Amino acid sequence: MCLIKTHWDKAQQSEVPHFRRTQAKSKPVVRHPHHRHTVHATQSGDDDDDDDDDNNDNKHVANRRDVNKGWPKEAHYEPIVSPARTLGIKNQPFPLRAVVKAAIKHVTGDIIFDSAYPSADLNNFNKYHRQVLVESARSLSYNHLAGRFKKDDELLKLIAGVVNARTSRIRTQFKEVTDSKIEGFYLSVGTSKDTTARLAYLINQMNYIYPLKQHNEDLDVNCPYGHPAVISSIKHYFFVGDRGSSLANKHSTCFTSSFKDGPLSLELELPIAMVSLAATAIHASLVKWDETGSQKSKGFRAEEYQDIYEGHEAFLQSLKAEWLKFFHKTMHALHEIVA
DNA sequence: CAAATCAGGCCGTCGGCACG
DNA sequence: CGTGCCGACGGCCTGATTTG
Repeated sequence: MCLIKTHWDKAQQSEVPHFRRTQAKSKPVVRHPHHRHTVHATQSGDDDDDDDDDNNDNKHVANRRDVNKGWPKEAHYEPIVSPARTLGIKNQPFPLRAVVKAAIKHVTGDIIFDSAYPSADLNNFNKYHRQVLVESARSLSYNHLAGRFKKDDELLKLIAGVVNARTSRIRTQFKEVTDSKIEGFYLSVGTSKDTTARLAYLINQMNYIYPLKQHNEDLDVNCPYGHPAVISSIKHYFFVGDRGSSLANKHSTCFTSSFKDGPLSLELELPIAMVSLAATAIHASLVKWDETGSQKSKGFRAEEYQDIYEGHEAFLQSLKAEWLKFFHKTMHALHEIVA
């Protein structure tokens, strides 16, 4: 993959906290007084790398020796340094960092296109991350590393934590977006009901996914997930990114149609997972809404809303199974609006 | 036109906090 | 007491803009 060779290279050369880096930098300081690494240093960078690893193999740090003992060099890693709770990515050897990067892209894609909660319970957590990491390592031809992920539960746990932090973060950030949409899209629109009753009404039977019909307050049940809060949240979080850096853009080739042939196959849809996540986050935002306007609690725990998520997922799946054309029309319309 | 510089925002990390 | 969540922050990547 292209991402490996450019900035990962540079990143690798840039910071290696507790090892000395090239002391005799022949390059004069061109820019800031900061330790801004010069752009081209490929050969010395490689040398650095080797030196570091060699130091590992010397008995400088007994710890490090232990965790990597018996594993091929490609599959080595740096253990956690004392106060930190998570494994520092930047300290890791290049192969591992590349694999983590690929794995993060993988899980991010899964959140959008497969399931936002791919690893809810513990069994699946390990199984899922193991599979992702092995695949990612293989895709980069780091077969030794792939082999280690299969066998080394300790390393798996550490890296799974790093990767999972990202999925957690995506959900959290997305819920921040939906939090900000509740007031304007659900509570400020003309109504005589008080807030509590309105919230109860919205949450009941997932009413929050339906937009209101024009000129009255009836739900338009022909437009599931057509509520502006759903649309706005998805657009805001997944599609609006500066300079094409939005998540949707990064995974733009993954959008498809339910129809494989014919003109309808060209009409892209939003994936079920993305829409379900949006609805679930809105659900959570509504549930935790406080009359004061602030959220009672920000929590968006995986297991806390998993059943809500699965409800939306099942609903969409059933639409797809029983009314494929309607499903396609709905999801395509959503895609048209946000993309 | 190429190279230097700018600026905005993403990303990794840290540590506090709440919850079971 | 471990673990997940969350705000904050600093470093740095990247497209845009300027400069010669």
